[in-house]
Amino acid sequence: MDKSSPYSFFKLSHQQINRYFCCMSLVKNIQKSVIDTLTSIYSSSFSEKDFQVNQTKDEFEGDYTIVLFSLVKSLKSSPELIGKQLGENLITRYPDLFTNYNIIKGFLNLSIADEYWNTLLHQHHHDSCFGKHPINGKKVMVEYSSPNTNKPLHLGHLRNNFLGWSVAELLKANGYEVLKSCIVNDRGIHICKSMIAWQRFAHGATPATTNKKGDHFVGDYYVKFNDEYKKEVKELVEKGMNEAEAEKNAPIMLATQQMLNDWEAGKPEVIDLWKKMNGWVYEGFEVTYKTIGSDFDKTYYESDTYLLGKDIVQAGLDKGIFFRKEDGSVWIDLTADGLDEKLVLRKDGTSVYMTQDIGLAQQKYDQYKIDQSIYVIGDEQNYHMKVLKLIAQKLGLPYADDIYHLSYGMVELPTGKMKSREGTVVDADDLVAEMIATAKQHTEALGKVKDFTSEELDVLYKTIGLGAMKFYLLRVDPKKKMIFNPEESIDFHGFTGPFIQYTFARIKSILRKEALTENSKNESTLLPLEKEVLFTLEQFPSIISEAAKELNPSTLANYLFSLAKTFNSFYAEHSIGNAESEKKKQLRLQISVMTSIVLQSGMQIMGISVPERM
RNA sequence: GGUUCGGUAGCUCAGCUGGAUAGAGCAUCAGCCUUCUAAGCUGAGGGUCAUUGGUUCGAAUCCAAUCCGAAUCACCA
Repeated sequence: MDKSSPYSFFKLSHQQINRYFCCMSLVKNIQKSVIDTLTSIYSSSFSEKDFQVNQTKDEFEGDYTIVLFSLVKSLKSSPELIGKQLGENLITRYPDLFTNYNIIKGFLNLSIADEYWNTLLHQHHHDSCFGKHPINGKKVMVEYSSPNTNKPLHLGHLRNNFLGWSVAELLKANGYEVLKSCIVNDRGIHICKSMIAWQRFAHGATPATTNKKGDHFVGDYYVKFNDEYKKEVKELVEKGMNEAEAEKNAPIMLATQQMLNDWEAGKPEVIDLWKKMNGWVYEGFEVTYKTIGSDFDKTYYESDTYLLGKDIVQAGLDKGIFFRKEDGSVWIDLTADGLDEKLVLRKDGTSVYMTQDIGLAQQKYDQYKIDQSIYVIGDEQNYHMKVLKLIAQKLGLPYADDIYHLSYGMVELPTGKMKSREGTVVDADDLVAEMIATAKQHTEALGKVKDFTSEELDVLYKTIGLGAMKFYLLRVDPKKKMIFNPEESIDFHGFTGPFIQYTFARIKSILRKEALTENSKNESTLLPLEKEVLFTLEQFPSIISEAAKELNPSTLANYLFSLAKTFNSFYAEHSIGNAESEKKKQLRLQISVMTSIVLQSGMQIMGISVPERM
């Protein structure tokens, strides 16, 4: 796997840094004031690396904590003394930021002034751009989805699609121009397999005549091929052939190989069949993509790109980076880098996967002059992507360092990997349909939306069902493999999409009844739960940039859950409509509005919409 | 065998650039709807953070070794 950090493309220009300071996060503010204060007390220079700023634990008083131990050595003083001097000075120097401090062991706990929270709320409660960062002029391509045109999408594709889409949105929110791309694997021996099977067994059937979704229709013939192939191999083995020979010489396999040759030679009837069957698959994919909300700015087809990269190989040969073996095949020796020798051109001169990928990377760069190229591909291809980047670097290609493999773990079943041969693949369309049906069932049982039209209900079921599914797949760290148990349906309670959607709908319900009339700054003394919501809201911009830096939507999912949970506690404890005073009511309405905006924009980045009512 | 990734509550996962008594959700148990949506809220039980050693004021987090699991090392893509 590519271990280099995606951080490199987060370098900010001078101007952007200035803009950034205008809306500096609270933690950054605290760091800066501590640095300035330490510098003036001890007259030497400090940086944010000299101490840690943590959230204060619940059992202590305060909001943020400075860990003092790391300062003890260099200042040759006790933590208590440093804490006292620092705390005293911070309060006198920044009365708008800090109101109180206490020291327990080596921890300086600071209380943030209500003034700070009131200002935050005043400035941002209606700010639909809160959390978004200014345009930075960088262009990123995110390649994701990459389906094969011989079978329908499955659960693994869903994780890929949601991840890719969400990462693109995260980058946009951080000021990048993003191009979403998709490479369709539309040619090759596996495609010919379904073609052969259709030719032999379909008797002219089509998706239309069988009333089947095109991708599933074609996928069935892919399965049919494998059944037939197995049967033929078994027969040959029974006739005394050894297994390896039988696998090579099964008539249906020979026919398939012949078909691939014909395809490459451009034989018209093969090309026509290929176009027809791929067309069916694309029709099916389009339905699925539309439902799950995947879209692309640029689609590449392997049938167009599979010949690319040969000129780059030739250039590499000329430079002596590649070498030719006696049989004519071309290789690169990566043993010095701890890897193996890698083939880049077959002995017959045709290109391999690696060659095509280099060619495609070049094409992307030539076409769009992108600053960063992110590949959302499963971790089974870590080695391939590592080699790809290394080869590009050795060739000195300008985009080499900007290749980043966003490697994600497989989705496994409790019984292990999904295997198409054993029929344990969770089909994407089936799962989506099931989720929507479950959403319907839950909603009907609760009986809250009886006045909805049937169109509105359909939209709502889709919103909730897809919301649950997307959240479920995005809430886990992408790098890690995850386990999906199809026996237990995806939950609608707790750490889930519907929980957050529900929180949003509740807020909207209040806002339909109670008007936010006052937009002036509220000078209230804040109750603990009011402050806790504001405390969480304040972190949203930092979370957005952190999630983008790590290319990790699960950071956002965790944040949104904790925000919703905090708001729900606040909601259960304090009445908004019947607040103690008009001032409190307006304050709480502002908090509610801001929470709803943050929930909505955060969920939007995850590709999940939030309903006004549910 | 080489390389890479992972092992935290019964289950699914956070926390991992070292900081206070390791957190959520689900499941289990006990409470809360005649006032804003109970898809909610409050509380309880549940842990030798795989094991062993090291680094230090302090380790789930860093280092080393071991055990277990996974991926990969194709003239497939």
